[in-house]
Amino acid sequence: MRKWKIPEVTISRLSLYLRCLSELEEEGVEVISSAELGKKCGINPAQIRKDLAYFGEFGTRGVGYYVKDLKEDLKRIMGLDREWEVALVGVGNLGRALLSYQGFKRHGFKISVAFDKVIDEERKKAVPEGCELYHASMMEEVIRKKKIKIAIVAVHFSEAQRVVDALVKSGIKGILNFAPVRLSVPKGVVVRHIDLGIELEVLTFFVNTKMY
Amino acid sequence: MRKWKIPEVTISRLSLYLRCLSELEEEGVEVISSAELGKKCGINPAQIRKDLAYFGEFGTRGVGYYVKDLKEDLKRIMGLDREWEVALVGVGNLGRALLSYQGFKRHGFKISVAFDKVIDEERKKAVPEGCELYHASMMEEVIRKKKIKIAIVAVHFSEAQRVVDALVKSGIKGILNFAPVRLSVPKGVVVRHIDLGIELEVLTFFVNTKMY
DNA sequence: TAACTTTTGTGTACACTTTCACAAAAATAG
DNA sequence: CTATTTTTGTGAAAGTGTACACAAAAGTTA
Ligand SMILES: NC(=O)c1ccc[n+]([C@@H]2O[C@H](COP(=O)([O-])OP(=O)(O)OC[C@H]3O[C@@H](n4cnc5c(N)ncnc54)[C@H](O)[C@@H]3O)[C@@H](O)[C@H]2O)c1
Ligand SMILES: NC(=O)c1ccc[n+]([C@@H]2O[C@H](COP(=O)([O-])OP(=O)(O)OC[C@H]3O[C@@H](n4cnc5c(N)ncnc54)[C@H](O)[C@@H]3O)[C@@H](O)[C@H]2O)c1
Repeated sequence: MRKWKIPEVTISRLSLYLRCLSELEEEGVEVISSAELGKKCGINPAQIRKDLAYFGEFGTRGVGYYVKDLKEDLKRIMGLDREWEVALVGVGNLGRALLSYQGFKRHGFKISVAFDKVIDEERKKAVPEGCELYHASMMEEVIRKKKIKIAIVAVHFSEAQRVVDALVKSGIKGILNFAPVRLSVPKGVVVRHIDLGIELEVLTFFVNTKMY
Repeated sequence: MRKWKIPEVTISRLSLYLRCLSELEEEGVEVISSAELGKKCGINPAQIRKDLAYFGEFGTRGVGYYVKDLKEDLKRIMGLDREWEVALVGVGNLGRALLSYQGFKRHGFKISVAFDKVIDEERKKAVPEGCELYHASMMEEVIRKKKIKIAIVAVHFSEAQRVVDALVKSGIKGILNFAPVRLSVPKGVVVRHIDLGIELEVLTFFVNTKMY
């Protein structure tokens, strides 16, 4: 689709810029320079301009960027100019926290369906309005029918690869994984890992060595 | 303590190697080459050797690495040869999930104290055996007394910086932050961000552009 | 219209990370 | 004891991302 390789960090910074721009818009700021934006989100101004340059020219020399315009451009670039339905697999402790999190809506995401291999009262209660709970055996059918492309995996690590294989078969293209295992997926499917164990251990290293 | 600059990615890979080594030990594997370990955890063998080389020589040429020894060496290097007490701030949806997570123990971490500005029955019930719940106003006193160095922040984003300032004053040196804000901390304090909004948006970009 | 100011967009240099490739070391076989 | 095999540890090359620095563009002032 695009001719060259855009680094993944660039994309995550775009997301960061987007958040800053939303804040600026709420504050009533209409125009911002890369220098000011950089200060606000802790990124080098040249880096911001380089990141944007992957996608085109969005600023006005001598002026800066129009907050509203840049925000809309970034949303379009990232595919965030529409709502995305998300599937959640695993309505355990973590899954329930995710279901009750209101912040996703603000980003344009909606967990519209949840799956678990156990369906009990506790889990039914955890599922909010506008989200349906199904038994894990229904995964492929439901996801396929709803054409959902993004899923969150919050099952025990021993089940994660099995679940992911099923998700991929169902047409899922992006997976946010909380289980502490490296998952294998075919080309064309993106996985991002949230690994709290590793995060805590990295912190420990730096705290322990008392440097920096 | 050590002369150099070790990249943060190296540290997170060490943590990954550690996890693989634990699995290998359970499987009864006694010796492993960088090639095999690399295949197991999806890292280039030369990378593994380079990562280890920051800290010394751990292998035997022509043989490989003794699983048990390397595991112990890595634990020592990362400061994981002892238990770490962790403080949790914010016993909301996410905080409760973290409190009930059994996986931290396996890594040698223990959430031994939790704080919230609201203390009610629901929150009291969420706190397991071996963990104490205090009002947020007690934070500095309790953390100082217990000499806790690592904290997890799971409060609303509007409170996060305030909480972090208090944590730093209490002697906390490492912070795992779930609130969607860039935190400012003095030198000597390490912060790692878990930002689910950004993670989902990055996924969306790749899914949306249908490339990789 | 011309001089001046501001800030972008980008070529280039720099820094950091990963991978390659091979000598050195250790074990094993003859 | 020497040759052979294996696999580490590491210098150098390749690759990738970041930051600098400045010409080009747009606006502003006179
Ligand atoms: N809870 C946390 O704070 C936390 C922190 C870090 C990592 N994690 C990881 O997140 C994952 C979930 O953690 P948790 O604490 O919610 O665990 P949990 O045991 O409370 O919940 C897991 C849920 O997944 C369901 N499940 C299991 N296999 C399934 C399958 N094949 N299909 C559908 N549903 C299935 C279970 O019925 C259960 O409801 C684990 O991999 C864990 O390591 C959790
Ligand atoms: N729940 C999720 O799945 C999820 C996902 C992504 C990010 N987050 C982020 O994690 C944070 C917590 O999310 P949540 O869903 O648990 O929110 P929540 O509102 O359920 O819980 C927040 C808790 O923090 C407490 N709190 C607020 N200010 C405090 C203070 N100054 N000192 C001590 N305690 C205080 C509140 O009383 C409440 O119990 C938020 O910043 C949120 O953006 C949560």
